[in-house]
Amino acid sequence: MAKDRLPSQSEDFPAWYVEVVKRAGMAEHGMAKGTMIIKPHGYAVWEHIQRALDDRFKATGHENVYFPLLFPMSLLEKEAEHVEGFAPEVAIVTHGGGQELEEPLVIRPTSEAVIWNTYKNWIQSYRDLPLLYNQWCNVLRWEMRTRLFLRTSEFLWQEGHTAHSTSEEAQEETLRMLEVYREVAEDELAVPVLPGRKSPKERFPGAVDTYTIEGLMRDKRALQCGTSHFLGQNFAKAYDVQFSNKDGELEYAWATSWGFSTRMIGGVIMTHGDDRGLRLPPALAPVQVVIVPIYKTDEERGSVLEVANKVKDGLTGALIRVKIDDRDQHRPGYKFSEWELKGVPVRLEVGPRDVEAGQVVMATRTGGDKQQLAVGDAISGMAGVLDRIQTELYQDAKSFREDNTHEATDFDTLREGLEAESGFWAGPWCGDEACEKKVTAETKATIRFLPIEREDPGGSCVVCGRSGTERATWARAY
RNA sequence: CGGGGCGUGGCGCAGCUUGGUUAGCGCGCCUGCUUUGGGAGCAGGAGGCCGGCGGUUCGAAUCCGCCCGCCCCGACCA
Repeated sequence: MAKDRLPSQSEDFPAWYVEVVKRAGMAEHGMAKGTMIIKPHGYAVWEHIQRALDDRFKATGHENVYFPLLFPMSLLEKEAEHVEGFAPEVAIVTHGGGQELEEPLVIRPTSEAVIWNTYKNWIQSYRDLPLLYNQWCNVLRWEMRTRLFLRTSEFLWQEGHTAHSTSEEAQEETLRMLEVYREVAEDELAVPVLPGRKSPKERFPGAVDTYTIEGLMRDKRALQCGTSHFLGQNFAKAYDVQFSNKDGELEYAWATSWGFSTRMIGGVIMTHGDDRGLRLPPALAPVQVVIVPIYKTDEERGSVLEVANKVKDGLTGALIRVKIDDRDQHRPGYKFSEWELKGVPVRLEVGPRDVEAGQVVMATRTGGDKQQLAVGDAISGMAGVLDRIQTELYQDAKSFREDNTHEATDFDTLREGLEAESGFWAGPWCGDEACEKKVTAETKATIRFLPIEREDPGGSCVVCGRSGTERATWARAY
């Protein structure tokens, strides 16, 4: 059938990914290395993700702010671990207005520095706390190797930065936002994720604890889908942010930060996509239902489009995002393939035979045979169909993850398992970074997460055999 | 940073080894006709500083030098 097919996932997953991103009109490379042009179809997906997150941020009491792209180099240098972690990937502006600058400016790789240097002025009393702010922005991190959406030098994200009067409150905030991420990933993006805590080695520079939600892509590699950090008093101390408590004593503020980026668009593509292209969950799909009219004569065109418009109006009335593809220059078969490539969940075909029978033909992107439906039923039942597709995508991905999650009882099992096909491998770990590094050196896998609450792994370290203190989950990751 | 590849109409490529006068092909685009229920066919047409700079030569897409950029693999990466 189809000419001009995509590379298949099983033969060459990276080639499949790049092709699908480009051909589906999601994004293309920018003019400078590591930059990305996000096209309308890709940006519309991002807008739905933004809406899903932002609504929940507001519902949990947060407000949006905007901090500058540029700030003095010296600001970044105040938190030792932070600057050490980010120094290699920071871009520095040295010239402006045709002159060399007296003090170089950094382009933000993240905004803790500029924000905490400002919070210093906003926080004096416990009555000023908590500060629950978020910003939507771009950041820049010089990367050696880049991939569209998954790792680009410049990317879009949101970064939440909160300040609290107690450690407990900040820790609650950290986990509250992790839960928001989990909910958005699973309920909106239909990407099943596992929440967890990062090992010290994988922690955000400057954090006391980093939490993550991790997904498993169709090539059995893990993807960090969002992170939430408990920063303790590290940044308050570095930027001198103190407040008077109820007893009139000065205390350093407690901090969190949390981020979710355009990387997750890559996560959606790699979680749901198949050899025909994208499969977008209805909650995110810019177009949820596409109507393809089929006709030969002008007369047929008129009657077919009349029905198509009636269906469109009915669906629009039900708050469903619908589009009629009435382009004349393509035949129906071409349109079917193109909309499948773009991941539209439901396609309705309306031809002369359907007009006569008062019906439409429905095909869903999650498969099954085409169905014939009465026009009225297609309209009234569409919300249910979309819900079903949303659930199917989530359940398929969840089954896939479960089928590829394994228990490692000894080092050989872990090593051979990871070499053979990655997936998640869970097992006891002693907590020693040496053992962590040994696994990475031999298998390229990293510890993706530990349980949020430390739990007895019920066995000895799979690497060294000493008593286990953590239950670690390993995988090769993006 | 190391290894490899590539830069030629919008996209994908050929031509370069063995320099030669109108630089080809496919897709796409424009016009017309026929088509339209799984990626249409025919005919006509438009569109190119051959990545940049310099050199060799009567003559350079082609040979030489330098530079720029991108992609892939590795090292690296919250």
